Amino acid sequence: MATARWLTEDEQQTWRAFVRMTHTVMGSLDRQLQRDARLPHGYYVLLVKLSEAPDRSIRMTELAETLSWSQSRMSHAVDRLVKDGHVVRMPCPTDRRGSFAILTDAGFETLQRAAPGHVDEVRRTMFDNLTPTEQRQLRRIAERIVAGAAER
Amino acid sequence: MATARWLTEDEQQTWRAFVRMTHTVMGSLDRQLQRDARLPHGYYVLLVKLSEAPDRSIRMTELAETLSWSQSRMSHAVDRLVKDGHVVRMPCPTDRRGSFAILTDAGFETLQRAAPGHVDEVRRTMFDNLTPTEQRQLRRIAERIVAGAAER
DNA sequence: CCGGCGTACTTGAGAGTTCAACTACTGATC
DNA sequence: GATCAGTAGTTGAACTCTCAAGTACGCCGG
Repeated sequence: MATARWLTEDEQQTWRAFVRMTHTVMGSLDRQLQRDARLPHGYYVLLVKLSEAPDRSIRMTELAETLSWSQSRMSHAVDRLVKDGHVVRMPCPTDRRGSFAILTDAGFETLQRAAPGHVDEVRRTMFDNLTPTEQRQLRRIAERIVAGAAER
Repeated sequence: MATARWLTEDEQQTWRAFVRMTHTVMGSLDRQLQRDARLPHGYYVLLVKLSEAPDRSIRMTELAETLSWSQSRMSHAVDRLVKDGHVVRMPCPTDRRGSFAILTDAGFETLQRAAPGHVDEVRRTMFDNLTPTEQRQLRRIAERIVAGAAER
């Protein structure tokens, strides 16, 4: 449990900058989507996934796995989205335990209205601050970290 | 509001990798700290800040600004930390509106117990997956993004 | 010395997330 | 076809965070 591998001054700085970056970026994004579409960022991504799926519908479990969400979180989230009319549930015909989440037309419209502002915000907080080289570097770094976590 | 500056395929990939990375890293960290010290990452950082301050005490407002937290969030957080015995409040002698948060010995011990595991987790999820060059790149990128958001 | 504006918090309600049950169904085994 | 471990999803409580008010005090101009 205990360790001697403390962080160097340089790693410390990198780490703190990283944390500040994630809070900065994710914070602006959440605020923007909340303001313009009354959606947390995660819910926006959820709707995007549904919009990209055949018939705009995905099984709850598959959706949860895709987003790396717990089933509970997914269930609560879909509850809320159903209340708002963005999604409907449909029982799975072949497995009576299962159910599909389906994006409604209203949900799709919300998505279309929210998308431009969202993209703008992503640009402003990320890409406008990076050179093409830095962007490539960031992508590579992000992919390596995700891959590193996956193999465990 | 609407825009024509859509994301290129490449930017899209970078963006999604970035989001996955932040969730991966912050998720593991939160889980580790929750498991080992019953603290969310933010509360851990809060305690660290206090531990680094003279007399282990900081004014509420200053603490909130340092962490970019709202005063409300800080107030709720300190409530919780007081309940757990990690922190005490002390009214400011020179300004009767104000108050200090002070790290207790128990809080300091919690921090000391949590730190090694936390550092290990940071290593495993981040630095072990990055070359020294990539680490430098990440730091620069993070600093640019934070700076970009600051000037607005 | 007294309004009145700003500052330093606190409070309470609402929303999202997690965790630990719990229900209902499937699929394999005997 | 009865049993029983595993799968799909829901539920409720506890916790954190946000947002909007609210309280209490400092500081100033008249």
